[in-house]
Amino acid sequence: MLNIKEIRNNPDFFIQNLKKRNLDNSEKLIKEILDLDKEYREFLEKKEKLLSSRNQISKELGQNKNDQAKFNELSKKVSDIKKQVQELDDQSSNSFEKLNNILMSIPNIPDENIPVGKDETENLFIKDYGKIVSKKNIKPHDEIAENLNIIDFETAVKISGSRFVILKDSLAKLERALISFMLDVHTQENGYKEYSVPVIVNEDAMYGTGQLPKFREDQFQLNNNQWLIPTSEVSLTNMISNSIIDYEKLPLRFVAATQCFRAEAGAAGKDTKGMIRQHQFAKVELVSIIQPEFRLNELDRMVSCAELILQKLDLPYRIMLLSSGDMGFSAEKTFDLEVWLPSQNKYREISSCSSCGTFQAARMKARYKSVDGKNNLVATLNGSGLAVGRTIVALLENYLNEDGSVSIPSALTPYMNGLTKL
RNA sequence: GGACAGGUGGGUGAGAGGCUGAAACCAGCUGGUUGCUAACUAGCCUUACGAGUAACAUCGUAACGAGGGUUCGAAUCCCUCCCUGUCCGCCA
Repeated sequence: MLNIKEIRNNPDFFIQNLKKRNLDNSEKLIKEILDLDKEYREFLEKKEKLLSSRNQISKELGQNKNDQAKFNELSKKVSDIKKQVQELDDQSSNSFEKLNNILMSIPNIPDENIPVGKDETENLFIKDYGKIVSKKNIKPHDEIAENLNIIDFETAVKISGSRFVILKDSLAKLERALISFMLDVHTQENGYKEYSVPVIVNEDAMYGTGQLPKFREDQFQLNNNQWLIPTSEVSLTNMISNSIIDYEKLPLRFVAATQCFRAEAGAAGKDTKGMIRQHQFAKVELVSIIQPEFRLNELDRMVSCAELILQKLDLPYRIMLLSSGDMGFSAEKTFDLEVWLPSQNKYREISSCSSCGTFQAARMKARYKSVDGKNNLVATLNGSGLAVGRTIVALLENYLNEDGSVSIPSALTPYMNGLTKL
């Protein structure tokens, strides 16, 4: 959530920066915010003054219990105040609610050093890694796995619906191996602490990381007010909501592997074949909580932690710095890691690492105690390390042998019970 | 799921309509004294928002699990919900 005080002090900054995020009506939006804010504070101030006098009179009343005439007079006074307070209270909370709804629906301000652009075509190439070898037999991953009889889309459709998949035998094992492998690398080499977290969260958590209120239709909602997480970023980051962390405890680095759930509304016709875009998929997620001044270094660090997985798996990839128009709602700066998919002859996103600055922390009231004893908002970062489903896709296609089998990269063999091929 | 008991500051824990933003103790912080690795002592020690300030200070309002209600006045009384504990049932 953007800081209302900062908007008050420098509205133009926000107008210009929101334009970078394709919010063309930002002047109107900021004006509306400032008006509501002013209105709210006026109501609030009036109300509090009245409450103050009410409190004082109430005190006097207690001292004048025995003086009937005075008691009645003062009682009447307070009753009058009460009515006015009621009205002002309605007005102020009405303004506040409107203000808050708008603020909660506005995306984060992009970092000043990222490319300004409309969409993904203006993302900036940072680097690539690994050789793309031209191969004779190139097949899409779903065909490869079907030929090996280790994947079953039809049965998944029967029991669940479209965009679900069943992995079988060695491929199911591969998923499990990948999860263990990634968790081991992040906990043993990258300094993250492993968690096993709920995949069902309450509405506050979904607001905290920014899935709500704007992206309701992308989520799976359970009855009550509970939601299936679209990423374990939600569970991990919200662990620190409404808390004040000691300075010396920072940074916190969390990693978790969970199933993730996405409604994929609005993705009709996109990646309908195969397991690139599913309603449910496994993902290993990295989250860092850190003092804001160190957040961009931490982002670079996080990217290299994700890269390490790809390097150990020896998969060709490239890194893109997202343009302002292509970033997620909560992000101020995002690097995408894209893995090479031979069948599509292009790179596809396999990890997205973002700094959210204090944007999420403001929503979830996550603070740290600074050296001089002040409570400041923390910065939050998250990144995939990696999306397991898409890693499977990449392995199937990049490790396909001429006989139709698929080799297992050596980094994974310790996790595959001696199996070296699918 | 049922019955009972609870939910108060960093922790323990009092308070049972106005004297309580909250006793006492512990921890922590700042100083004083003695000296030696501890004792004594004075003070400070929740948060959010608003006003105010160059920044402090200061002032106001609110918060005792959450949300409503009763009352001139609620941590305290009433209702709903959430959570924790214990016992029972069910269950991986």
